[in-house]
Amino acid sequence: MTSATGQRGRPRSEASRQAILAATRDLLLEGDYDALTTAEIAKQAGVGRQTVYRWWGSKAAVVADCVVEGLVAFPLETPAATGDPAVDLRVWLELSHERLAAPSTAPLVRALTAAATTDAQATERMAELFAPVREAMRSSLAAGIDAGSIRAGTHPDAVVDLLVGSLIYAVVSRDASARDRVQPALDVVLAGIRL
Amino acid sequence: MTSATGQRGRPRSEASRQAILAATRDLLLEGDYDALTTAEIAKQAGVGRQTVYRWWGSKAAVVADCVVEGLVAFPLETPAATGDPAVDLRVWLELSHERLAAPSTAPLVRALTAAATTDAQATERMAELFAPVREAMRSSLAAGIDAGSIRAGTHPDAVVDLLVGSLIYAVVSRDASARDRVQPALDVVLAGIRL
Amino acid sequence: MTSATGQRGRPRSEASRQAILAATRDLLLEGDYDALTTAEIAKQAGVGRQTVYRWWGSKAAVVADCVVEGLVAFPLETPAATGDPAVDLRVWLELSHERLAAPSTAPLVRALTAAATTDAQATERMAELFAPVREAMRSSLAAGIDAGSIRAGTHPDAVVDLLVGSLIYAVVSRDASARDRVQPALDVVLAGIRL
Amino acid sequence: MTSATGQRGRPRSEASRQAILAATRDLLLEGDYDALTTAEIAKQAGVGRQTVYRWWGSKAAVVADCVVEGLVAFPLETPAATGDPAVDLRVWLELSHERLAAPSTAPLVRALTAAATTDAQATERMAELFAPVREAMRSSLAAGIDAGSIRAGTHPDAVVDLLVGSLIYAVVSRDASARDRVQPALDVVLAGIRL
DNA sequence: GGCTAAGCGAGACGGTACGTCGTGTCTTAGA
DNA sequence: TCTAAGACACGACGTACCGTCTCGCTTAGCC
Repeated sequence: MTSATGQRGRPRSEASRQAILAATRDLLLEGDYDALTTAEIAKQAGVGRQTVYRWWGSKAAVVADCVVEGLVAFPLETPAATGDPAVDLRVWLELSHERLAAPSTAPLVRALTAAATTDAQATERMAELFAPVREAMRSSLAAGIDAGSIRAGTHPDAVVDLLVGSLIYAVVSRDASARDRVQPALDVVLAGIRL
Repeated sequence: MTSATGQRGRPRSEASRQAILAATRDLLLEGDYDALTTAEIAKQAGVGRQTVYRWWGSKAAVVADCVVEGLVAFPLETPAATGDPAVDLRVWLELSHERLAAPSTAPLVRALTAAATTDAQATERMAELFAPVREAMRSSLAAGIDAGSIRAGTHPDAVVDLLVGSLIYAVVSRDASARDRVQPALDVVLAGIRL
Repeated sequence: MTSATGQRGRPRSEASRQAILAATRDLLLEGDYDALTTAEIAKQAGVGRQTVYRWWGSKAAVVADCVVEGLVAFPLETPAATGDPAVDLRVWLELSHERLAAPSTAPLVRALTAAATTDAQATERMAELFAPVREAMRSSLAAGIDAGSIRAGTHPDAVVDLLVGSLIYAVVSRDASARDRVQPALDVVLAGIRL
Repeated sequence: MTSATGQRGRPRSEASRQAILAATRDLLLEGDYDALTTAEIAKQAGVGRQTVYRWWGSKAAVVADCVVEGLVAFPLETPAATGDPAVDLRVWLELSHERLAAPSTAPLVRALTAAATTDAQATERMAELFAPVREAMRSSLAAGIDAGSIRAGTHPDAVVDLLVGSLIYAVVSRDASARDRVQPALDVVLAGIRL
């Protein structure tokens, strides 16, 4: 009996897949999202151009996957739930801002944002990316409410919207001075959710 | 005495300029930022393709100008300074969100965002766009502090970052549910700045 | 043993090449050399515009190739070497003039001439085109000299210059009356080379 | 006193007209016919671009006029009629070839030829250019026939076709070796028309 | 070991948009 | 009303990318 599920032919090269994602990341560090080309990706990855399309089907999809894969070590940490949300948020936001706005990652964020404006798949990936943050925020705030430090009824996703939104806005707008407004902004939010 | 420095040659056609911006707006309402082409803009505007490049130099620049010009009636109102910042902010944010997320304007916002990730000129325009908002926020909060309703030391730009960031993030991510989080988010911010 | 130097990648499409040359010929029959556009060539050939540039690099080069290729059945016969150069030349010139000046080929000749004034590659092609004529003329005259009918020392290329030059001049200048001067001109040349 | 028939407004500037022709000539000495642009002509002539079109209407027309005007001293001499056509032709052809093929004038000849392939006006100008040559040839040959040195019935225009054709062909094809074939070619023609 | 099948690097294919350039017309201010 | 200047609508140019296709070759599972 012939195997039912056994794939025939040469198996896909995981090495090629990794190389493509790595090349995409490297190229995004050098240029804009739309200065990125599949030809360059393929060349830098030492891969045929068709191989890119075999796996992803579009430039935006590669970028989105590239970010999500963790291959780029996308530095959006999830807040811890230490019981004190004030600490959780401060640690998380500080870290996230530092990393997202870093010269080596800001281009990736901008690329993902650009991809998300056009490509539905990229938009979804972006949402997936923040899902764990939303979840962690829920836990952290719940712990805070239990501990009596956070006002009951605080909407965790609203807090995420505010902080993540301002984060991305700062990166996209390339506003260097936004760095100095992270603390004040967080202060406002913390004051707003404190009991 | 007649001007010695009078401009020579045929003057720039204001009609063409308007037509180009209007065509850009109309086309963005129909499709994505990168489905937009200079050829289509020129054709729809009844203008030569060179005329676009003569004055803007790139698609991104046209889009940015298109938004900023007010020709598109960009619906980002500036907060009033009624003396009660809580009212100012609520009115402004409600209005802004409603308009930015409207089907007829969301594509423009996404296009501007996409343009800003690539084009420095567009990025700058984006900043210009929010400058009046920042200024009005300063006035409003100052009035609130004077009236004793707002905590002294509140950083107006941090508040703008939070609210504008979350606004844009909602529009770019096409997250319909974000609409329901506008009120909770604002509640957090208002609670955070209240004395 | 398999070839080590086997070509890689998709091979060039001979069909496209033929289609481009055929389209060029057809379009030249309808209009002037500079009414010809690469876009029209590509469209009529059912080919991408880049494919034209991949192989030729310019309109002039395509035209030159088109003529030389024989795809256009360029009707410049080579003189035979019957032993009687008078007959050889008369037959050849009569035939050549008839064909070059024909409504279906004159535009091609004019186009090649126009191309040659600008494009070095086209100029070279033009020379290649007449190389066999020069060679045949050499044989024919040599046979005539052996047979004692032609003056020794007659310069074959000079004869070609005279006849080919007047041929092309007639076609380029669109001088219909030039047709009637072919015989008299040939009579002069024949009388000039006869022993 | 105001003229009755006098044209109104500023009279046309003959200086501008001359400057345009001179600029055209100078530019053609530097580059190909289709590297020539009206903008460059106007700039070099210190003239508005419209002024070119007011007088000529097209680039080809300017080139043709430029040649015919004698402004460029198009060096196609007319054969003298000394009574000995052999001398007449040799002097004329030698001089004409030397001048037409000179580095400073060959581009003009190529330009005129290129213009003639497309522009009817230029074609006609080209014919006009050779009309005096044809006329002089008629006189010279008639004198030769009278003197008994030339065969009666020799067709003057056929002779012109042969010599002018080979001249232009040599220039267009940029064939340097053609220089060495002028004498042999003329020898053939002279032998062909001698009684 | 031979066969079949799929992935591989390479690169040409048909398309489409780009940004530049040139043409011929039109519109200013000034002579 | 002609001039120089220069913007205008139009459209061809040559380049760059896209996503697909077609080569010869490689790498696997199955007979």
